[in-house]
Amino acid sequence: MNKRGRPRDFDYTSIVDVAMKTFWSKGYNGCSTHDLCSDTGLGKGSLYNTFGSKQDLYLAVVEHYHETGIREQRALLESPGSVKERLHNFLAWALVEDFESTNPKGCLLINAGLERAKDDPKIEEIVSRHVELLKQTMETVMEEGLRTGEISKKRSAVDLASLFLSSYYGFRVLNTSTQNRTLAEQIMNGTMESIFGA
Amino acid sequence: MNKRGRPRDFDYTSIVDVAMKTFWSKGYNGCSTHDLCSDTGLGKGSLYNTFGSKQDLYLAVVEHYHETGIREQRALLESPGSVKERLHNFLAWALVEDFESTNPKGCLLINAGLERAKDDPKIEEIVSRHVELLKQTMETVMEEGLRTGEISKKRSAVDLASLFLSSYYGFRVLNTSTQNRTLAEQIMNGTMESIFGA
DNA sequence: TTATTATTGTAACAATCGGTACAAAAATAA
DNA sequence: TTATTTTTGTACCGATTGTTACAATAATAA
Repeated sequence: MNKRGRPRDFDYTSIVDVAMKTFWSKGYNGCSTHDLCSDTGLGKGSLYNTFGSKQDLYLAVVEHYHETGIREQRALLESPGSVKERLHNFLAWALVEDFESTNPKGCLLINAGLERAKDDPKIEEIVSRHVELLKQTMETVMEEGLRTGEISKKRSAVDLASLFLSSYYGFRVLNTSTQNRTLAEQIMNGTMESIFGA
Repeated sequence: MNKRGRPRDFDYTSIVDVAMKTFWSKGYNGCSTHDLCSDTGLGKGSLYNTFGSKQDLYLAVVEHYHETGIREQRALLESPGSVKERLHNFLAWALVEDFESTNPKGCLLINAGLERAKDDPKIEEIVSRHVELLKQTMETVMEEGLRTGEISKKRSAVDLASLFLSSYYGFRVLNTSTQNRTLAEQIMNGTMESIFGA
């Protein structure tokens, strides 16, 4: 009595994954439902029957990006190794994302926040949630650094995490809009030094 | 022999100024030429006769934002007072922009960079130029701080400026997309402490 | 005045926008 | 098989997109 009717011949999350790349590289307003159909291979019928609207699909995409992204970021920050190594690896990962990907498109969450948070409260909610989780993870790392003495005490974990968080997002924004590798390396240096000293 | 023909009955730069607000709050792809006409009060004839295309008008807008913005930012960073005061005033100014403006829309240059730099090389050029000028101004300030001892030596002016630059842009991005005042103040604290100590 | 030149508003352009209607297709439950 | 339910592709919707055509308007140069 449950699964009557023609089954869909595509996988939900892999369609979200493809749509993610389309939205990611063109932006919400910059891509059309036709773009989404041709990239995913779905017809409009299936697209709208499954996701409801462009806005709802975007929501699913941003949520998916958040979930996979926060997992990846936590893995980097909670990996074995010194605090210094972990923070450096985190920035190095972002550097690769922003420069060595086939077509660099920065952080989708930032794009979504700037383009849509004002118009779509659900987008703002996801972005806020992601930022909060990432910041808490960074705080835990900073606490560890302070405890072990890797970070010379004097500053609170909250302040350290807030600094690292903002510098990280500025890093990504500057990488995406200027594609300046020299600047990127200077930011990495400046950020690491500001936490661990020269 | 020079100025024959009907003169235009509007001022070029004040139209650019109005169009700036439209692009600023809706984004490039998010606003239409109709929006621009109704906001500026111009007809399509005048709009296209004067600016050529939506893309060219956007270019003029971003260039105008850069020019007025870099002047304001330099004035803050080169004002009399201690280095610490000036850097704090700079962040405080951004805070007001992002939270107390009638409708907060963040930094237009960031939006332009993220939305259009990849598609329009001229936009990337303006953003890169702006960032470079701002960074150089920050470097000069950091040099002064290092010289007078306000900033305890050990780090280079370049690294200090790069850190402050990235943290500033992250600050603005997070303010715009999350509207989280508590976070904003923590970032201000963390950033100032990272340069001057707790 | 008259000729010239630029600006103005309006109408229209083909193309595309997000979204819907709907019948054909394809599966299961009975 | 037959009845039921869902998905699929296609055709289509009115509205809007960026842009152009053009005649009317309004100024100066002669």
